[in-house]
Amino acid sequence: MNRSSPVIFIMGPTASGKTALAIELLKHLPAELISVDSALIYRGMDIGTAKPSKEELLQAPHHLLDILEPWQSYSAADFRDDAVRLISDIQQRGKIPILVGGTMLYFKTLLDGISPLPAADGAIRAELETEAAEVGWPAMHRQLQQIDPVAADRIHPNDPQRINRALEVYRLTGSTMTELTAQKGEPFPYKVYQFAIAPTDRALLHQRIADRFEQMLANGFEQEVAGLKCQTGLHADLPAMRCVGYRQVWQYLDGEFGYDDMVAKGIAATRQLAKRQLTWLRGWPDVVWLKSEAEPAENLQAVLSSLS
RNA sequence: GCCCAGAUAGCUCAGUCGGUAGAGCAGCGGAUUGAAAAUCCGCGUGUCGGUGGUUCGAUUCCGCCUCUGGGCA
Repeated sequence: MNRSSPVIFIMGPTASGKTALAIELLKHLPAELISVDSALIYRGMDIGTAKPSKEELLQAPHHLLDILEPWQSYSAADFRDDAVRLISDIQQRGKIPILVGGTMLYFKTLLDGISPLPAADGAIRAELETEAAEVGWPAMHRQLQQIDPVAADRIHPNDPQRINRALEVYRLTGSTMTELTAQKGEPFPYKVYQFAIAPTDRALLHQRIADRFEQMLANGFEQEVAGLKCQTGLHADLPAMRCVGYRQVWQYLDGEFGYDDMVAKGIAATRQLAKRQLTWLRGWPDVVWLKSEAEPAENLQAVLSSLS
């Protein structure tokens, strides 16, 4: 509604201190928090996602937390719909929406809008998977080459997920992805203040990631995954079960490798996630950088002074 | 103490019939439109354990030394 009222983004790689900063901000601003995180949406996935604790949530409630069961799926478009609605609601209450999280595609989708593509279709995806299992993904890529050479040129023959999606879009609508994405989405209509927080030193980020993973295990992460594993309807191919950490613990519980390997692989997967998040952020326009290792008061001040 | 097998990239290991070496993982960089904590792409100089010797040339062959496994005492 109020297009001149501000919206704040707090972005950053995993284990950089986003939650702590957001909670600090909430003490000093009339605001509400919206989580921008594709893993925190799941109920029952608390330890391995580093979900804010009960106590933290009591003083700093987050929207878009625990909104789905682990067998369900969510999307960037779903996020955009939810976030747009929440931002409007929060502003109507006279408050500032603070969007905090590390799912950079969600931030991107919110800022740039999204083209009118069809939603995912489980049946079509399964059909394409079956075909691919027979002929292989390079052959599927050749098929895409026939119908949408522009997309095929952009998508690598080894990228099953994107080949699948491009073919899915065509089978669902009869239009190619290239045609549909020519129509751009609606850009973000609000005044936005964007902050990114990360350790200055990569080694420090790696240390924080390793320490946090060990802490998760000490807090019962393995038991959490074991519980999910015997829940009916849950399997290793679900988006939720492919989350960093959950996948590795699941494989360990399946006996694919030993405990020490699981720890090493889980930590490595988290580092790789952080690296991809930083790739998004590097060159991200209009972002003010904060340091994870700075005093909370210092970062708080930096944010408050940027707002005025 | 003796015998055997190892010692090569951050890790696990391959290889060079003598011409200074390459895989997987890790790491680093990049892409990213309804799965995104996903899915992909690109990047390999490292006293080839140390030291002498043979050789035009040694990481490769030989000697000695050090360390690590295993065996015999």
